[in-house]
Amino acid sequence: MQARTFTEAGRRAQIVTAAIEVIAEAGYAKASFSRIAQHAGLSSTGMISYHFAGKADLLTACVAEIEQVTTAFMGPFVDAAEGHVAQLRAYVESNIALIGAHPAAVRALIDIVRNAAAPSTSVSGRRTVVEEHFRAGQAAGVFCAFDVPAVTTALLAGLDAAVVAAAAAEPRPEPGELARLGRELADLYVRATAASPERNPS
Amino acid sequence: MQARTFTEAGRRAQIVTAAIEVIAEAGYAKASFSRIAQHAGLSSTGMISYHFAGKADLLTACVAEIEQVTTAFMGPFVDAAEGHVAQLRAYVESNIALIGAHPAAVRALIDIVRNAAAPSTSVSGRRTVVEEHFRAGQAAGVFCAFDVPAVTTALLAGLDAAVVAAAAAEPRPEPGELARLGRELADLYVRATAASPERNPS
Amino acid sequence: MQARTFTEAGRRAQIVTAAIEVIAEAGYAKASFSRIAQHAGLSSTGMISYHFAGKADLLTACVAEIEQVTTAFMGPFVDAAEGHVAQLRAYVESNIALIGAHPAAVRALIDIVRNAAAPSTSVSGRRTVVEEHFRAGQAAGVFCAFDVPAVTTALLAGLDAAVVAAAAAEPRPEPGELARLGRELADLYVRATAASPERNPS
Amino acid sequence: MQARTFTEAGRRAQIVTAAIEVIAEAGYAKASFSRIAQHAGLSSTGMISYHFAGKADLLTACVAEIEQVTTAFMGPFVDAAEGHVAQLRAYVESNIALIGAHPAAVRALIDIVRNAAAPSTSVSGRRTVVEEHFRAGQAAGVFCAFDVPAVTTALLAGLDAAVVAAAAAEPRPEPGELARLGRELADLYVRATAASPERNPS
DNA sequence: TATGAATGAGGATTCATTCAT
DNA sequence: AATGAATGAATCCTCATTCAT
Repeated sequence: MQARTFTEAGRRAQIVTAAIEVIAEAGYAKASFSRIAQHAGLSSTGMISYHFAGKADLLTACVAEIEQVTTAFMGPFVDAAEGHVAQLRAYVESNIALIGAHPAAVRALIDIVRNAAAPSTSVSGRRTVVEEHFRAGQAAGVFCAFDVPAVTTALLAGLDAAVVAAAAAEPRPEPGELARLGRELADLYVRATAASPERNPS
Repeated sequence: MQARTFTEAGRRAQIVTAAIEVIAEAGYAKASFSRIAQHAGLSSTGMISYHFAGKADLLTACVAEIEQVTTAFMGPFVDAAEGHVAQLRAYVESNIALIGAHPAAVRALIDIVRNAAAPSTSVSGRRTVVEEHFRAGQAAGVFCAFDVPAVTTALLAGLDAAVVAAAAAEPRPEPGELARLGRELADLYVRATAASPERNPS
Repeated sequence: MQARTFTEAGRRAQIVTAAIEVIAEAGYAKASFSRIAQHAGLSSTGMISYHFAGKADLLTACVAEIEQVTTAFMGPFVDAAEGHVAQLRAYVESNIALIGAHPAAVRALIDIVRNAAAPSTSVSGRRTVVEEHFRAGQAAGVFCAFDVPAVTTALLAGLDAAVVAAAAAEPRPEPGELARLGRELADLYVRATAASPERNPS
Repeated sequence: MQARTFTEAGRRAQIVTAAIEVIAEAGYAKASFSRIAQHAGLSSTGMISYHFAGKADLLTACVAEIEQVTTAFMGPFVDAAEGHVAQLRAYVESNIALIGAHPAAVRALIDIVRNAAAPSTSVSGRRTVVEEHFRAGQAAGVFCAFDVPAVTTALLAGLDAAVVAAAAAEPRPEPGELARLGRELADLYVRATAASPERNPS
């Protein structure tokens, strides 16, 4: 489970990086060991099997890596925001901004989660965090009354889809365009969930 | 592209039906010709290759079939509604209700769209219809000002995700539960898009 | 499980024959699909996978084929013998004679049985037949009192080993030499099991 | 071939022990370097390749080790017996008793001998010893006239098979049961080979 | 003396597609 | 219009062995 030596860790990281890029570019279904090895500059697929117990192991490592990158990027924005509504807005906006920083990671994560058989812990963890955020906000009276699980599903999926669409757009959207898109979606999500006083997000 | 004889059309329909069911049950990645042929009661995969130019052709036919089923089911609900907001609500609610009527079709469509390389015409058609609906509603002053493409992406994807989640739920959700979920999501989407007076959709 | 068409049956038979020969010549461990396909004159291993559900299926078919050949050859000899002791003798002698008729089958069967995970029904069937033969002979007073399971194991394994040794001998033993060997082993087994009056098998 | 230093010898012994246990438990076919290294607590297979010239070399070392254990155990019993018949009996009985003392060694040896390409010297040495014992006994008139090579093959193989069956039996046979089995087989082999006066070994 | 990284051939199997019948 | 046999590339994975450190 844990890398022991420097080279071991390095190789694993190299392979994970290559895998993420391949998944982002060619899609989950086309991300075979051959393609990943080729992308990583490795001469054989045996290399990958040597460092990872199997395809599932590699994908798990990819998800873990992306999760780390994602939380490292988004965390500060969310933490800096004050109030449930502002945090929701920060979550949405920083998720969109993430595209500019780590485009491959964003696309790959969503593709893996979609196709992987067993939903990973980290992914269901994201759901839980958002759901609890909504419940706390409802208790505080800043979110209106809605079915938390259903709305969470719809909002996260919608956000993912917007992220994918933006990440896949050619040419790559400029930072300014991303910022505008982030604000637009944050407005949308705030309108959809906020209690009446928040209606006009000045 | 077009069926020539009755048997030809019959065979194609039989295979398409089997393919939709296999995709719905086993997932896109596992929907091989073998599995589809087996599910259709055919003894060889050659049969499928004989009637379809390739896998892409079969998937296209599946999407077309599902689109037809979907439109036939949802169309009347949307047409019966009066006003842009009510139509949006009807669209969302009937889409959820569709799960009860054609669960396999719903799951299969979303899986195909996700995984297929080129987005089919019918799918981009759905986008266009919704986008124009939003634009018309904005012009009529019943929808607030928002970035139509971005919001369309987020809302359709969120709706798809909610549909998938409901369609995949075990045990199968009861009709009453589906109706409640439909209303919940319709409320959400109306809150997110409607101009101020619509805020309380009582 | 059952071949349906002529060509299907023919191919299966061809592959089974090739597999038996490869196992006999190269041994169980070296009997890969590649080698078998090559020996059968097939261009790819996919051919074999097309006709057999897996390696276990192929091996099962090999065992069945060999069993059929074996019983077809040995059965008449054993049936023609009268009395338990004479039948034991006929069993041993015809088993040795089988080497001359089907050398590959003999070697392959023993190799498969040795290495296969689950002992096939037919093989345990052989044991049962011999054990019951011994018990009946003991009841009739023509075999002396001995531990039937232990002795059956020892005698069958010893016979197999002698068969393998003779089948593997280079140059191939002549028919006359095989007949002599058969008599020798039959004498040995009769001495080991017969009640006193049978001591000198004149 | 020969160990040079203490650590070298220690490592080789450690690996040989692990290999014997793996072969005994998982079978010859599954006894890969990986598995053996894992069983020995080594982190890589390179260790094994470093100490042994190849897989054949390792197997040879295993056979040698087992032979030594076997001879050390059985030798005293055979030597203590007086007369050719009694020695044959001691050989058979102590071979069965060996199962209780070194079960892994017994199972491994037979598996290696079966599967190894070239019969090792030590194994053919066992044959020679037994053959000469039979010839001497025939000359002394205590064994009846039989084809020594053929009978040796059949008897040794039968004994091996009985040993394997007993060693593989679950639950492990008790010492008393092993002793009974040893006597039973010794009786069988004596009946099969002894001259007339020995017929009743009471 | 030891090690872990790397190699590349070979393992069984599944796949979409082609073709003669 | 239909079929089933055949193909061969591609899948993931394991293997014994080599090599630089």
